[in-house]
Amino acid sequence: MGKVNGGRTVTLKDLARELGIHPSTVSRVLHSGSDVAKGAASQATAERVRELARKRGYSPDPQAASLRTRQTKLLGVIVPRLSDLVLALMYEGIDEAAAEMGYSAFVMNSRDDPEEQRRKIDLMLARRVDGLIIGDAHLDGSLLQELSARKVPFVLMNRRVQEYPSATCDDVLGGELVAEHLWEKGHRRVSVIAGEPYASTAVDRTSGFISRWRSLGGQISDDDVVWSRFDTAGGRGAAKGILTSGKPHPTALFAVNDFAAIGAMGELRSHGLTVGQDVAVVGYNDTSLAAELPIPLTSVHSPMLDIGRTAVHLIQRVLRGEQPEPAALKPTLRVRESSASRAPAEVRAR
Amino acid sequence: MGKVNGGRTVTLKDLARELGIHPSTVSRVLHSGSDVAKGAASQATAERVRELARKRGYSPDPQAASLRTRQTKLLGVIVPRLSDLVLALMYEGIDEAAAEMGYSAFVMNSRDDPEEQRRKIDLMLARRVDGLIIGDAHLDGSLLQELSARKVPFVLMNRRVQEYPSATCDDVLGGELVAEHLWEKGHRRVSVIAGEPYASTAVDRTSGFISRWRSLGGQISDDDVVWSRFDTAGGRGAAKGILTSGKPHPTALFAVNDFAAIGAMGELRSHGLTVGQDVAVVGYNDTSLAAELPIPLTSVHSPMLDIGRTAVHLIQRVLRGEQPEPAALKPTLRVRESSASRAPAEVRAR
DNA sequence: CTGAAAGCGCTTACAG
DNA sequence: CTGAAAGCGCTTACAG
Repeated sequence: MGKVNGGRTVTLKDLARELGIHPSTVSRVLHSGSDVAKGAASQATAERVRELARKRGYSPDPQAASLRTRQTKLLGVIVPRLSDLVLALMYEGIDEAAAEMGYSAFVMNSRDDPEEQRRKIDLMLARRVDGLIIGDAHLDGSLLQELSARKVPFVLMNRRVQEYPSATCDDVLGGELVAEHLWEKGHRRVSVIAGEPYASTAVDRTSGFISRWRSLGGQISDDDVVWSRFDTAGGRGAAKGILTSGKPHPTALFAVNDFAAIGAMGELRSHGLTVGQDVAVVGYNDTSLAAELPIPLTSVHSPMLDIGRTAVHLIQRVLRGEQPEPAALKPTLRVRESSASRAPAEVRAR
Repeated sequence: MGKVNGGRTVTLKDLARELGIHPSTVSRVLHSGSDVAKGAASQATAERVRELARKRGYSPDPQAASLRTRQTKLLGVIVPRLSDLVLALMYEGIDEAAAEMGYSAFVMNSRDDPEEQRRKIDLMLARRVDGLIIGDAHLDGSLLQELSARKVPFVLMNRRVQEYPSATCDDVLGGELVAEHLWEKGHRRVSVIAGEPYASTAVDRTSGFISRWRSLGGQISDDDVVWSRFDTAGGRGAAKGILTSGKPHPTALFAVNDFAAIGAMGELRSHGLTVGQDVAVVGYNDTSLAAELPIPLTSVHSPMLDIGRTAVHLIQRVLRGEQPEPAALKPTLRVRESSASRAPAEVRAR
């Protein structure tokens, strides 16, 4: 461990004094490539400087540096909630990648509340972050437009909006994978628990599913798509609506989120239906729980860590003045017991 | 939203120039109590300053301020993993409380790896955080001692070590509550899935359980306590060990963590045992899943948000030079189906 | 190759 | 009540 020995932190000036040279020389050396002196000083001086810096455990004061360079090397991250496993994992990716590039990341929760999003962004900006990674973008609203107009550097993560730079899972593809899987298993009557309509994750997964389903020859109407909250309660409520609609129940349910899927599974059970037997269930995100449930849940695996890492790379490019294309990382389907068997015969028979 | 209008951020000097007064006067006003001028300037000047500051959306540069004040208003938080629901929720509490007091929090993962803990602490210190909230303290190791010696201000959260300031759940009490509950339900043969021995959470919950169990007249030997990882795989493995030990299986299992409990439930099922019927299971933390499982899990509810908030209050006191006592917040038991029925008769009969 | 100065935006005694 | 200066720790042209 470095510095803070005895309370006093060692500064550039301390090193210079001890070496009998000018602080600017020390600074120059410490900023030149780590082996060559690179015109910053003589080979000999450079070595003495680096040697002493190591010995004294010198670490530059980032606050002071940023005052001059006008860069804080700070990244602000906004997520709906950090206690959402999906966002927590993406944040781990951010944190790793940021550290590798000499950046530090801040994270704050917005609870998907537009006012809170603005408040948190203001806090981040007041802290003078170099850029923002926004993990809670809404398809509606004018926030992103305003940020653009104000030239605040940002990228989206997890959810995308139009052509703003973003790092997401290819959610359309994810939805398609589920459609193909359920179709192959012989299902013909399906419902979608679609999530929140303001989130591209929900919209894309749903539309990917529907368009692929139809292209396979399947039928699905608006009634078969239920928008809901992303949590277990939301999934439970949506499933209840589907099961009590008066129509024959679907033989398969696609919930665009594992938590919603778990809620739906609970509701199916309450109606005396066996998951994986009477009704197939598929979730999304492949959170660590999915595989551990009593009836393991089929789920679309999304590369969450990589999405976080990608977001950091994109924001770097934005900071360099580029306009990177949205990046959509490929998901894969993890088939488990909740949807492994073929559809009930009565249905296949039709 | 404030500042960053057109790229240029408004500074103290800008305000002063526009008002035709000295920057120091502006600074003084902005630091005096929000209504009275408080000797900083005349009532009239103060009003003009505040008015313009609001109008221009002035927000002081914290980097510049910290350079003078030698305080960054930054808090460093280290956790094993943010994707652990328990820590994520505690962090939400930290974030809230920190914001209320004008602080911002950084969080980093250590994966409970001693080397990584040191590395992350160094990164935090290099960023010049005012203090540290350590959520991954190990009972062994010399890290805390070293931090103390170096006079780095810190408090522990979630896990405690000796008399260092800490904000935790009262885990001993939590263990006792479980012992009482299982005893009352008529269980006499119990096992504990005890978690990691380096974590006070594991040790305290286990020891609270054991001592209360014995004080009630119960018998429990070292063989009945299995140390394990905190995750589902750990719980599963521990349960397997218990069920294949050759002894008659216990009628109740206390896992010191919900995830370990879920793993154990899976293993019980694999052995043809019905949770809540043949074997009671109790977890710890009452994570959002517990209540949503097909067989809802009895769990000790720990006030995670409050623990995070308390950690912030404690670090503030440490920063003021005080030495606050460890704070242990009270848990409550949430009884659910996994342990709601009485112990199997054969056992009660003994 | 190295020194010296200026300045980033702020705060805080110190005068008057 | 208000101004002026100094300085926090750093970086970066500019000389020489």
